Amino acid sequence: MLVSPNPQKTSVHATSESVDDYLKAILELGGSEEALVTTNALAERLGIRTPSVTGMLQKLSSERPTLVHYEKHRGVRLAPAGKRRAWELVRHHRLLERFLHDVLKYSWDEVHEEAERLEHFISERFEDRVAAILGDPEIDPHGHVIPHKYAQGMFRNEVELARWPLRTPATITSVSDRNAASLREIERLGLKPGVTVTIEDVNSSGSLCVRLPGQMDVVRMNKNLAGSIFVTATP
Amino acid sequence: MLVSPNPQKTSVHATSESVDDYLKAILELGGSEEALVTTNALAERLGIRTPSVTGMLQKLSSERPTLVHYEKHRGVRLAPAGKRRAWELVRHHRLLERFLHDVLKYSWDEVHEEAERLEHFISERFEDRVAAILGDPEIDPHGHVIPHKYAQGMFRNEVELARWPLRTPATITSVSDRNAASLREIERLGLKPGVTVTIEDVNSSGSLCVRLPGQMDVVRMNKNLAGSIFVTATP
DNA sequence: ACACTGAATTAGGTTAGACTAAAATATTAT
DNA sequence: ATAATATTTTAGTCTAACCTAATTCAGTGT
Ligand SMILES: [Mn+2]
Ligand SMILES: [Mn+2]
Ligand SMILES: [Mn+2]
Ligand SMILES: [Mn+2]
Repeated sequence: MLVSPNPQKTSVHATSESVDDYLKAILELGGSEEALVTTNALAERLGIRTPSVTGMLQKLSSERPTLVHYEKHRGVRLAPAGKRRAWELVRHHRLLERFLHDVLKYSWDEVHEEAERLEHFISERFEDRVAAILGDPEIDPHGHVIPHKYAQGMFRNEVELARWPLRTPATITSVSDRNAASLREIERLGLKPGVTVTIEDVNSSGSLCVRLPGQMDVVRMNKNLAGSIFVTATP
Repeated sequence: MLVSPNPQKTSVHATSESVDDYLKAILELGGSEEALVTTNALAERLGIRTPSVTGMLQKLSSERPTLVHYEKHRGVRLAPAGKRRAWELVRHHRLLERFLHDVLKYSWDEVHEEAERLEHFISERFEDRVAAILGDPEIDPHGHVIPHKYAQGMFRNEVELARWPLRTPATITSVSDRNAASLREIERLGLKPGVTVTIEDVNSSGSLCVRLPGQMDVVRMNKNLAGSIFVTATP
């Protein structure tokens, strides 16, 4: 008996974990302007070598219907099918983070790694049920917007705290989830999304003095940490 | 910068999804006596060809520390490390089924497929937190015993309803989770684990007439369905 | 003891996705 | 405009896990 693959399953998830990772990286590196993403940037982000990236982009861009548009020596951007899958993965990731945090009591520095793995493997049903028991949450534990189902997500207008002007109040919109140690440090300093901060001073090596509302003393943080905190103008 | 793999992660989950599937199949086909499992039986169960099985068994049995003991032309059985991983997968699977059913409101014919996929990818933390919010459940939705963490599981003393003697009350201990359509039929007939049944009659083609307590009429089921219901003597 | 048959293994091939080393191309600096 | 440098691609390998076709082996019946 030949086992014929479930066509539903195949159509829902025709992409491998590896292809998924490329698509999500292209989405995130391309940003809101959907800029061409370079081979180098992808290799760096994915932790693999550039020839592997070139090979994958050639393969992906030669398949029909194609997931990406690739221009040799120039870069790659998502085609419609690739963009759909990438945003779906972002939704899976952020819903999973919310779920792991709220239901399974993970701390906010623990959720990313698990979500990064599971986002590839959950079914549509799992996604829908998790969204339902959470009451269709809008925001993940790090302040990132959870895109709606089947919808293209949006990039928030936010900028690294490291590039915010001095003495101008800013509200934290999100923090990068990619480094657990940074997250623990950020939490220790009381810098959750929603908190308003003012940069008092930047010293020569780039480290910041930041004032929080209703706090006596300012907090100090290095450039690196200030690069993983994102803010907008306080309304 | 070379990315060195997280040693914890590696030691916890050094097995691929494919190897996982072999280990679980060897566990289940070997049964409580840990009988040698044949190449054919594995190929059949896993839906792959026999030469692929031979190749995998040769590879697995030549690695140190070995997951399986393989005797050419005779069969394969689990080595200690393989048995540990296989029981861990069984625990993951059954906990996930319980979780999907109780928390995410999956029906009992929907849980198996999702658990079969996710069992390979959840972390120890996920396993522990799910067990905690469920209150360390003992039994999965199909009546299977959930093994304790790090513990070797047990095979229950149960037998297919299809081989139970006539007119002797039997209590359903579990039902096979591998066929969703059968599960829906079993549910329709009111045959949950815990229910006591008596076989009134077996007709020539092997189909059964089964009486349930406190029910007027008997239910009819074919041989196939009676082979996916497991029972023990009613105390 | 020997032929038959079914099960298992060997031999050789494919695909996905990674790697290194070398070559080609693009960008930047003189 | 040309040379130096950085980026990208090509060429050739490797491993995991599957496949088909051909061969070998083990158990059975005469
Ligand atoms: Mn989805
Ligand atoms: Mn996040
Ligand atoms: Mn585990
Ligand atoms: Mn089950």
